[in-house]
Amino acid sequence: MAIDQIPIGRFSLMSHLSLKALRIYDRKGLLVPASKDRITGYRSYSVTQIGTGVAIRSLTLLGFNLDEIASMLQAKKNGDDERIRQIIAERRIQIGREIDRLHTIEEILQHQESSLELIPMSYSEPELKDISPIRVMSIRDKGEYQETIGRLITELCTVAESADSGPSGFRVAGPPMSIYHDGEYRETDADIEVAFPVLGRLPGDDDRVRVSVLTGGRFLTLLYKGPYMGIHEGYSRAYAYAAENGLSLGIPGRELYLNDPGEVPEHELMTEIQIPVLGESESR
Amino acid sequence: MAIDQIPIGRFSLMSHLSLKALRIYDRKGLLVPASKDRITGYRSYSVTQIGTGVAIRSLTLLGFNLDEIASMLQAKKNGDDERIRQIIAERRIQIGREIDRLHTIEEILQHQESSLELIPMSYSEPELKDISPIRVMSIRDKGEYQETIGRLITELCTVAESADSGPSGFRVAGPPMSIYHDGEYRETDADIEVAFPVLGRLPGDDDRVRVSVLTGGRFLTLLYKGPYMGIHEGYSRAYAYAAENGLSLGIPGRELYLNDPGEVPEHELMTEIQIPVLGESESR
DNA sequence: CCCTGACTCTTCCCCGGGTAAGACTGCGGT
DNA sequence: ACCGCAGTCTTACCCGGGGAAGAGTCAGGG
Repeated sequence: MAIDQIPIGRFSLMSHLSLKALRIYDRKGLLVPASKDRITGYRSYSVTQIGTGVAIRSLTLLGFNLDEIASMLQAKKNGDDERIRQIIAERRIQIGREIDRLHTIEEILQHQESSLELIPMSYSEPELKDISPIRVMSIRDKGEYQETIGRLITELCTVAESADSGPSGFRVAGPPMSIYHDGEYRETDADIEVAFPVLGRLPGDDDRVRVSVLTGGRFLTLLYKGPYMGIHEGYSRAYAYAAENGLSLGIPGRELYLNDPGEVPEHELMTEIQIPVLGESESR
Repeated sequence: MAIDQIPIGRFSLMSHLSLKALRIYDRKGLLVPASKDRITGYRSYSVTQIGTGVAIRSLTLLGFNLDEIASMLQAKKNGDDERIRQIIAERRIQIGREIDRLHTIEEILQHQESSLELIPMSYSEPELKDISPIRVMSIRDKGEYQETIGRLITELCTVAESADSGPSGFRVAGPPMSIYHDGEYRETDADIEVAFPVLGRLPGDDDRVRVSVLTGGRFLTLLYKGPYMGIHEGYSRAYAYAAENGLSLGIPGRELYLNDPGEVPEHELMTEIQIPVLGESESR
């Protein structure tokens, strides 16, 4: 009986998956039709596949990507509940971050009136400073801007706290800072170093944490106040100032986080931007 | 002086826009470099373009798409503040919906334990019913599933309320329902009709609202209880039942919304699914 | 028997970029 | 004058589908 030969359109109605989605799941091996006509290429699904289709539909609605869904289906088949819990936990963290981000955006949009300078912030006049070399403990890694900074700061804090109780005179001596090594701006896979100025000897030996001395010299600095989302405004002001005054700027740029995102609201965050000055041209 | 000839990498650092993004904005005409070397194709930006770059960066971070950003930049140039306010208002509505959706998902994920049947719901046994023709007022439109249903219900309510006070005996006589005319499942551009059962004559003449009689006959019905996101579970159960019992199902399928999403929490929502039965095969 | 309409097939372009590959260019140092 | 590296160019594939186009197929009715 051909009762088990469900064509794609019917299966689409059954599972609430679009034709396009079903063809993609076929190609990716997520949900391969029970049989396929060699000559016409027509797909035929079986009744037992409805369950799989429904599971996939639920999971996509919950925002898992196809790789995660494939892993979960596989784990389910193997009875590996732990793996499933893990993927779900990751998704929950991601959702939490997403909600926070949307709330920040909502707050910003709520306050504005048809101006394109939407993000409420302010910055000081750019200023040239001679900055001395600073001794720091740091971790360098690659990843997404915001997420990587947060992660590395947390990691450094852990190390710093465990070291703080030692008799070695170790002490954190300044606000956290980050250093951007890329020669261009990148949102993902950015080459970022997070550093804490320190005094004394660092006990323990975490091979990710490195103690070094940051190069001093002449920097163009600017104090930015506002949500971190708007930090690019500060950079553009600094670079515009440099262009006006014939300064040529280099890398790596640095940011000092002067207050704690956990303590003050987003729009009160203060960040000092420091960009190394390569030279001053006379022209102008 | 070549001070105004900013190469793409430098401009990327200034505006916090990635190289790829800058090239895309060039191609789409959003931010075209001030000049371009005919021979090498090298892009050169001017200092005055930093402001535009920063505006685009802010707007993308706030989640506007490139078309919206182009409109806003254009409107800004023309001093059309009203247009900007309008686009922002739309974005705020979109953000609100997005936040709601994420909260629903978060709530669902919170409750589960490594099962793939993530969405908490229940459904009655499928049942065959002979349903009489029903006189309804309805609007038919195309669009995204959830959004279209919500919109059409709102629209019908407005018409119904203004008619309710008339002396024509007009009365809404049942829960709202929707009718899916597509022969396959579609998430967007779905062909949806929303209907209210009515008694009496409908005064006024809204050319979008139509009074008609829904075909009666034999239907396979199933009562689904749970968040609307999981409604596909109900459909799959109904179709699976049909396959087991040799029923062949047709279109259009219908849904009756037995309680109000504004009054009860998502997981208490009750929906009756009705799918027309074309025939019963003896085989089995 | 064929016709027609409904269904299905594949391929290609779109979103908003990220990533990689391969080629070319500009500049600084010898 | 040449080398090498850093910067830039284009092309093309990836996500997770939506939409359209053009061609092939199936089944029912005359």
